[in-house]
Amino acid sequence: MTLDAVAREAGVSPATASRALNGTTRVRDDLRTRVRAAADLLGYIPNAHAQALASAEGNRTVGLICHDVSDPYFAGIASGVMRAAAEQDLLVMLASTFREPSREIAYVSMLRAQRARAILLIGSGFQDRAWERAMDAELNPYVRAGGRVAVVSRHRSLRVDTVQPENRAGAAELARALVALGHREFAVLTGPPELTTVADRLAGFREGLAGAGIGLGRVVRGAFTREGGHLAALRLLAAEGPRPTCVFAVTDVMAVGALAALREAGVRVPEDMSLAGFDDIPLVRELSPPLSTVALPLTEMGERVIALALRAPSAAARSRVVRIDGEVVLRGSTAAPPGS
Amino acid sequence: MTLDAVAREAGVSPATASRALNGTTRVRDDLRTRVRAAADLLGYIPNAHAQALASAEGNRTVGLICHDVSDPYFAGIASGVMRAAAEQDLLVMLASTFREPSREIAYVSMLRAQRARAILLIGSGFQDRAWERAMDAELNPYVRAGGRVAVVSRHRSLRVDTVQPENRAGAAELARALVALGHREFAVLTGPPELTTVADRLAGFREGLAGAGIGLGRVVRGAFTREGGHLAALRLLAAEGPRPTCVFAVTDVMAVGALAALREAGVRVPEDMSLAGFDDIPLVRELSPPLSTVALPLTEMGERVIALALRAPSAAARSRVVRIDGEVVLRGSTAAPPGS
DNA sequence: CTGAAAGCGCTTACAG
DNA sequence: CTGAAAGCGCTTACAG
Repeated sequence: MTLDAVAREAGVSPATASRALNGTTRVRDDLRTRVRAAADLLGYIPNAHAQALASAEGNRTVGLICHDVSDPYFAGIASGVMRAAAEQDLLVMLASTFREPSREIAYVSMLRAQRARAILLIGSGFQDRAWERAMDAELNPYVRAGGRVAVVSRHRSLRVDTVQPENRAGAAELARALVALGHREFAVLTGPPELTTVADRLAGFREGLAGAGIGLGRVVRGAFTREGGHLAALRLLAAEGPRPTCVFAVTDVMAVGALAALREAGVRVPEDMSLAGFDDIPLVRELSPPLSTVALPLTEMGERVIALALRAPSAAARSRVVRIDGEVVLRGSTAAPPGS
Repeated sequence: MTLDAVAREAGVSPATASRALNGTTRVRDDLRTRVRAAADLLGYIPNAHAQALASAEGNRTVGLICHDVSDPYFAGIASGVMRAAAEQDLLVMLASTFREPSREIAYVSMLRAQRARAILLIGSGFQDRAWERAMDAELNPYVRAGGRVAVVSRHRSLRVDTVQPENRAGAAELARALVALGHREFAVLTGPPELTTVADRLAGFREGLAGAGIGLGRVVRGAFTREGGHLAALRLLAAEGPRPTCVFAVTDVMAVGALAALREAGVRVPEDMSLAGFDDIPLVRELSPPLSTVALPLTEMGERVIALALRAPSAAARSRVVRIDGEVVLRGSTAAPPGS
């Protein structure tokens, strides 16, 4: 079914049929009605590709690139993006990079080919010069050609609109709250240091402790996954020397793994050791004990980032930054240190 | 950057440039090299819309419609789809219907407009004549026009390729395992009865119990969400009469809510009451106690459904069905009934 | 193997 | 308000 067929059926020109269907220009009422009826009758569905090609408007798709949809953190943000997109009749093309930088760049390229109206990059970037250069090389021409880009949790790359969780401040505040609980001996379970999010949270936590004259303690690195947290916690327990009374995992996903590891090792949380995460993904409330964490409004962040991208570019070519405060929420997984 | 510009730069015709870039036809080596170089130089990215319009091949996008990406069940399946799609350089357009039937139909229509190569429908359909008719009206022309459709957990609608979890058999087997544990008094927390998945699991569970001469017990209906399970469990506890010794929630997501409700009410699981779910979403392993359930290979199901859609249509116009067995896995949330 | 030309299905100045 | 025509950026028979 093409527009031409509809036009013929309605006895008008294709131009009129187009205008009647899109409501762009005034069309005589009876013609409009006839065209609509013809379209219905024929089950006409406009070819979005032809529309995108012919019109200046661009098409109604938005690209969303994240590391992994099955990670609750990204799922939460993606959900916010989808909700907002649905309200504006936008279709979302979702790509999972599975944490491969090269795949991320490939996706941006595909999204450019699709002439996506906007590209959303979710999740910490890689602090890697080569990658940054390649990414800029993709994004810059896209933006110059009128594409819109917005990111979550990603600084330095490009000057694009950004939703930036206050990772540093949040981690610092968490540290202070933990110190207030009485802890003095800490350890941190961290992810790949080249991720800016990791660096920020680590720095913030260090900063918060430093305010009380306390050092960071042992830092164990693991993958940015449940398994990574599990393994890191095991390594921590296996280490020589006195055990910390409190462990901070830089993401809830890692904290979940850590909690399991502690349980397996017979370490009671919080009696023997306190544990806290970051993000407040929904599942941490279901754990026993429920996890203390720094809560981020994930769905809202998704809504914000797409809003940012879709809003007219700021007059000044400066990029906008929406800062998102994390809220420390202490739950059952943290308590005063043993013997206090 | 258009193909024409590349062709000019390389000093060949657009036709040759196209062929050189796509490798469809033999092109003299030196020309191919020149075209490639020109494309690189200019940062050429083909316009996917123009390609889709001009070529018979159709475009490289696949539509995936689910109820809610932030639900771990769908996230798991979606993840499998994305992984498989990535391997074939396909882009996935993901839509969340947020459980609104009309939105689902609207999305199919948008996906048709995009001329998506395939449309994947994930999750139980609605047993609603009007909706089914409308859906068929969208899908039929799409399929006739060469579109491919495959679904997960959805029978009756259309004759399309299907990945069908053995809900009924799985629930029945779970019932038997629970009976073997010693339970005689059951209750079920169920979702909207118009969802086929609910009906099947309920029927299977009933069937399994019937084999031991046991009745289904109280059936409490709730929304298909964590909150729905929470509320349903509360309602169950508030009900008159003797309490069941074992509760089956038709999905893990509901079971998670139920577990929280039981905990809040001071009902110990499994000492006072056993609890089991269905699906084996990743988080249930993290709970204390970890949830007994019927495990479904979610990621694999995602891979299967896209494979089904992409495979050449079966010669016989019959639709193919891939049956997925659920595996009963008993974990800490189920035990012998109290006083046994 | 290569190029000129038609065509994919729409939109949108440009006349009228 | 309406229509004829050009054009969006590609692909692909059709000749050569």
